[in-house]
Amino acid sequence: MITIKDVAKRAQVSPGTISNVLTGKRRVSELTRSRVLSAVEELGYHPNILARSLINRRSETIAVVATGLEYFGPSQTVVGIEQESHDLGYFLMLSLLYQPDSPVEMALSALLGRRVDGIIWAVPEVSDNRKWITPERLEHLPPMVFLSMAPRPGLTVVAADNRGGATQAVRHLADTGRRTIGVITGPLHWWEARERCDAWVETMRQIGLPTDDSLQVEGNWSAASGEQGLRRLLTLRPDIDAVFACNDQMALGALRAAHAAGRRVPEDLAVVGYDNIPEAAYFQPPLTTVYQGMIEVGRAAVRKLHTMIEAEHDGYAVAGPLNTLLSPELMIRESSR
Amino acid sequence: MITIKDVAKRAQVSPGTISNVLTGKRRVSELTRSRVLSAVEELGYHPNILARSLINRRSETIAVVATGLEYFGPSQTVVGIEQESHDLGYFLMLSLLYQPDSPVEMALSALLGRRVDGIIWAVPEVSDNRKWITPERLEHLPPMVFLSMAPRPGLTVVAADNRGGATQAVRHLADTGRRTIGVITGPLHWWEARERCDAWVETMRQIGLPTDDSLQVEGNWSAASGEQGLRRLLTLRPDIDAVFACNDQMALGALRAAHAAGRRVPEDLAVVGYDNIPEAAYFQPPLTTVYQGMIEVGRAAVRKLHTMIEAEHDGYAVAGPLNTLLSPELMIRESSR
DNA sequence: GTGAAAGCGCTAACAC
DNA sequence: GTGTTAGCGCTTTCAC
Repeated sequence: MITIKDVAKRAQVSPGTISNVLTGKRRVSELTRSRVLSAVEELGYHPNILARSLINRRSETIAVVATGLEYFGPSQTVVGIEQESHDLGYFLMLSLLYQPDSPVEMALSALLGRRVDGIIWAVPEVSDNRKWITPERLEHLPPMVFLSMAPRPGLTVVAADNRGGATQAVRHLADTGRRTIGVITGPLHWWEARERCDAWVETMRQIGLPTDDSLQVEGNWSAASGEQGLRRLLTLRPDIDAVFACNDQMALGALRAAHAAGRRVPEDLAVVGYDNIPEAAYFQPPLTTVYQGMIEVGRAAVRKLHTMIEAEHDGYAVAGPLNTLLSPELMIRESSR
Repeated sequence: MITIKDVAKRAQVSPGTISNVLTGKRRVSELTRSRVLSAVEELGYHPNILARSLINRRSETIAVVATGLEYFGPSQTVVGIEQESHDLGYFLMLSLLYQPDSPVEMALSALLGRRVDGIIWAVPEVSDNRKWITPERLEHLPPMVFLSMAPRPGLTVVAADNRGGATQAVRHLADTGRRTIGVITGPLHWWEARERCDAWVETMRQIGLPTDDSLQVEGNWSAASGEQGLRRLLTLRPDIDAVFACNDQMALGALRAAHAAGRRVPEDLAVVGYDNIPEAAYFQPPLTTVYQGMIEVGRAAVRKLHTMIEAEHDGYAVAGPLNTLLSPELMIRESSR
């Protein structure tokens, strides 16, 4: 492996000068500069970032701890995080948890050993999987940004506005004349699922529509649970004329159950989903759904983290709001017209 | 930040002893051992892996260069890679390309600076996006494993068997009595798309079925192109009684086009897809498709890379086959019954 | 503008 | 078994 000394020898200058040329932190004469650059080129030299980090106390690396990468939302989020990290000059370390509520200790300790400059927790809040975060704990940890969780004092949170998205969905159904609007929720120990469900309740009340228990079933994000969910709703409330499924997979299952029960969508039953997976526009019928813009959530998280890292490094407090909430957009298609 | 010296002072031993305890490479007496461990615990010490790497000449990190993470196959692959990396004790560096044919120089050079122990190229082979790989180039690069590309002397390749999967799909259609079997291919400058298409041609010929140009249209993996593709096939060949769409999104588009044209699936037209995305089982009707097992492809790639890294480190040549081909499995559902 | 030397946090010889 | 020391590859004073 080529080191800075090899290059120094070749260019007939000292290692310090090589460093000055490459980091650009100090002036170097044009002559030596070009000599150094061509030596670098000829030898195929790549400065060892690890050695540099040791001195700078910055690894130029951020970590993302994520889960459920096989789903659309999470993978979009990671894409956004990678893009922005790249743009800001960070390397990205990827660490996956099997479940949102897997213990974090091992992953965290590995990342600390790696001296990552910051961490993005792209793990949804589920049950009490955030209880490890205490003020004392935070003291000894690098800057962190949390995604998809309830705002909490002392934490920086970036999320899509689940309430806002769900509200748009329900309002749209009411606006198109639906009166008996059911909901198939995600697992209610997930924060995002609860937010969407709460927004359904609240919006229905505001409009003056019923929110009986018989209009509400809990799914587990899977198409199977959506199918089962709508079947159940149809039994409990044969008069139902619309259903808000809290993700597109469950909406897909609901579409199937509606078909099987002989209910035409949208004539007899309107269906709205959540997420806007690419396939949604090709469901039978094309699905009305909520586009969350998770790529932008990921990007925003990295930008936020970057300002925190810079602030810590320069020793001043971070300015600006601690929480960022991105507005989703309703995509209206056949399933609710 | 706590360093090894802080721990040494606290435990009243030398830094070397701390290292011996933590790396376990040399015997340490039970007494000092426990003293050290509790000092580590009390101070919350995390050894600086970067400093360690500097000496060991091993970063304990591998990189994955990927693209298209928003699609099911690629994200599954990355999940598999992460799992196996974790199991083998590697950190995972994630680097995404915007397109499979984006230039690799920048990404590569960044990874070299990082001294990653190996690289997995989870980027599908497209056009000539592999032409940068030359024997001389490989000399100066760390061990690498390539995914989803044609085997090539000197390279280690891990892939799912695209020909095998496509052959199963076509045979299945023929076995169920279909005679005029069309194909909607992926973009033919993709290696995987070409493999599946070639297998269609070959299998059809073996069975003695026609492979006219009119039975073949090229899509771009999207549902829209699948819809358009089937529309075109139906115009060219009204007698068509089956179609093999080379991924599930295009199959979904085809399903829609069939519906619009009044062709019943599977009675009038059988449809088979590829990938087995989770939604496929809930299409109308449920889609017959090919399960590739990309998680296992990712895992196999990391295991392979690991043996190469170990071999290089210990200075002997790698044993075992250079290429690994994993067998996919046909999932038969309503769309082809 | 450039060189010499110290040191980032750790491990590995080498002593004892 | 444990301490001492050199040095991994780089940046950064401090001289000149």
